[in-house]
Amino acid sequence: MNMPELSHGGEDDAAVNALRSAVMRLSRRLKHQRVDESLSPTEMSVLGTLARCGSATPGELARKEHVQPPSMTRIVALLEAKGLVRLEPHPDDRRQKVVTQTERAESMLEESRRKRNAWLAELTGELDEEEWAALRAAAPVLEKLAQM
Amino acid sequence: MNMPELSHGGEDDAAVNALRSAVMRLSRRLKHQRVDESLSPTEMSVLGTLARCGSATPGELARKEHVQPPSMTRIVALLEAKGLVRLEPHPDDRRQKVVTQTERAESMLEESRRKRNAWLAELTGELDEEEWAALRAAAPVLEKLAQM
DNA sequence: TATTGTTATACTCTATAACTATA
DNA sequence: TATAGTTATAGAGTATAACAATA
Repeated sequence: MNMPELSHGGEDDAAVNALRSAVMRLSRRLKHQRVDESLSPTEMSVLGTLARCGSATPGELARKEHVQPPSMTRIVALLEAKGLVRLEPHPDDRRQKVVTQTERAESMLEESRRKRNAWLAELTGELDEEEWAALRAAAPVLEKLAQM
Repeated sequence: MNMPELSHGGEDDAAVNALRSAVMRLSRRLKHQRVDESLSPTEMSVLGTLARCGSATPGELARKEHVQPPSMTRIVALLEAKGLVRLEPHPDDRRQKVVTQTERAESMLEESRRKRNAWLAELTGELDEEEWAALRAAAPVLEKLAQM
């Protein structure tokens, strides 16, 4: 029996608060762990989206990143200039274009992921076994939350 | 086999990776839950720091927020114009100033905290008991990580 | 001389409005 | 007409360089 849809109980407010503040502060620290200083957060995010989706049109990317179309035009142009994406004509609609990531982008993303994970692993290495187990158990739940 | 004090094991890399990506995505969503659209993330952060530390000089704030001194000059001026901080002369050093938050800032921060918590509580309310227990157990560990 | 904070100025990222080409 | 993308332009936020006042 799990309560309507809202909160779990009164004393859980503290847990929610702790969770929120920890997530915000951790994310700030993670954000500074950039691989390539010349890549903005949105550029990184676009590459991540392309890595998941394979390819997309500028319009789709703008909607996914919650950015206006003209901003995406600029971002895609910068990524193309850096050799990280390729632009091709859309097969069915000559107004659209198709953006695809290059191999260079793939290896760069992989290095980025490695660096950030290494930093986080260094931190988690200083936790005791019980704390680490709690984190491991929570990771999938956090992922679920993030995509809800 | 290397591992001095570092990571826990090979398969834990996946957990670290999941943790990192979940934290980043959750934080992006939390960031959009702003109380006052007229307050930038850094302004919010400065108010948060003042709430914790009581008061600070512009230089201290710049170092804590990882922002250059001229940027903090501007931020503090904006906060003062909005009636959220007060500037006073430093008692011992006439070069420095002391920045303190006003009561208006306190109540605004409280409202902000409430809003974000409500949003997060709505999400966590859809978790089952086991998932929620995992999160509750991990919250203090995440806090510890964030301040390491 | 070194340090704290400020002013002047430029750069980056994003937005809105107006335009072009295609559907 | 409606839609995809672009160009032109403006605004917010931060940085660097040069400067003022105080230590």
